[in-house]
Amino acid sequence: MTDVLSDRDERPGRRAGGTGPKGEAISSAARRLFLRDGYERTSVDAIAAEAGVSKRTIYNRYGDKENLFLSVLKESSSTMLTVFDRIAEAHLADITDVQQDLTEFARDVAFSLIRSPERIELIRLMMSEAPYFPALLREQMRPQTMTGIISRALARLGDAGLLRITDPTEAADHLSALTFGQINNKTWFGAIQVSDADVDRMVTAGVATFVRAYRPS
Amino acid sequence: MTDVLSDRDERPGRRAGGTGPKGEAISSAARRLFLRDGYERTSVDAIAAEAGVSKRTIYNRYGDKENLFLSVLKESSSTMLTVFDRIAEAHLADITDVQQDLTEFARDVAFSLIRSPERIELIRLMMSEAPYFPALLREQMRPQTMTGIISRALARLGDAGLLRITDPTEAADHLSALTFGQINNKTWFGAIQVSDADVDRMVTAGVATFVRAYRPS
DNA sequence: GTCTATAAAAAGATAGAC
DNA sequence: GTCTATCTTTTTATAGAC
Repeated sequence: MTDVLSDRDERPGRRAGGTGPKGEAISSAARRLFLRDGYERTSVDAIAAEAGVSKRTIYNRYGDKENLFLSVLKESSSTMLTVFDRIAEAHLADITDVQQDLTEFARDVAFSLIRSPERIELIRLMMSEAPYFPALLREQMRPQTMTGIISRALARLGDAGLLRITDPTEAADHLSALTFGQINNKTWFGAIQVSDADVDRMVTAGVATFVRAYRPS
Repeated sequence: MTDVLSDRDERPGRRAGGTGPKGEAISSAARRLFLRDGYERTSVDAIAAEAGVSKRTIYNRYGDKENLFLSVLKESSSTMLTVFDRIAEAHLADITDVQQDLTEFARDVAFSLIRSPERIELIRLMMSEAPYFPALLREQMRPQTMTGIISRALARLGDAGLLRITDPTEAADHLSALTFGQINNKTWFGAIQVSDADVDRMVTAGVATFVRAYRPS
């Protein structure tokens, strides 16, 4: 899976929106509509109606539609990274059974993607709009936090002799491709629904293939 | 990689556009602009200007913007599947060295994706617009031709004892994920440029991991 | 079949009062 | 800070002549 999750560069004092009673309503409404309809199909009028505020309030707070959009994506991806981080910490901190623990980790992440519309839809939206908002691509260029977390865990497993890891980053890419990547492709990043059983099967098979390829000889 | 490539259901007599001198100019201009700017950001005025025809001609031929869009995507994905099929036929017909032949196959496909803007951009566009055009999702639901081609080749390798294949479709998904899937994720489906060397490295490593996981014991 | 001209609606952004 | 009302531009689609 790609690393759409980065929340550095947060300057707390300089933050637009989100403050005040109406701030939460605006960003929440914008998030719902942008994730559902995309950037161009979502009008500021619709966001104002959904949030129960006037359009002028939105422009006063955010300046223009583009800034509102980027602000919402930044907030959302920050939340998503936090969720991923917590799941990773719970499963990858100390591993006893490699295959079982990696499978449970990947399954938890996968279900957190599939079950909440706010997750996989966010990735789809960022990918769709990336060419038209260079700021999104700059975010993407940062040290890749999701791959980073996984690769550090795999490096530890390599040091412990539980896996044969020569390039931890490459191994993390392969594990991601065989699990989250498969799901993203199969669902068209959320456009097509898949059953929980399918997700479970894909994740289990993906981790099994990964472990077969990286087991110590 | 996902199977965005299907060209069945072609009813040659009933085809809109593409016929006549202006027909080619319209579909070609529409393809360029839709692939570059997406659906909503591309106006029919811009397509008419790019094609050198009047807007009325477009509406007479295609009815509305949506039909023009779907027609262009259908034509483009059909071309893309043909290209993929030819590459697969050239590399997978008879395989002697599994790792080398699979690597060359994946590399050829990958470069045909990366080098031509019409390829990977098409996948990105279809994925971006899929939720808003159910017809695109129905196309996607068809027997998956790309996975099908790969899985049949892998099944032959399994029968020949060169790989240990129990589920050919699953193996094909894993090979795709480790090669094309990795590239698509890394490039954000064409939004980010990668060097030829990076593509080569990813494909080589992906196939190596695949072969390690599926080699006969 | 092809063109010029136009209708009709939507959307981003702003003026000015409270 | 918030609201109603408005401006301006863009866009899809059509009318009607040649």
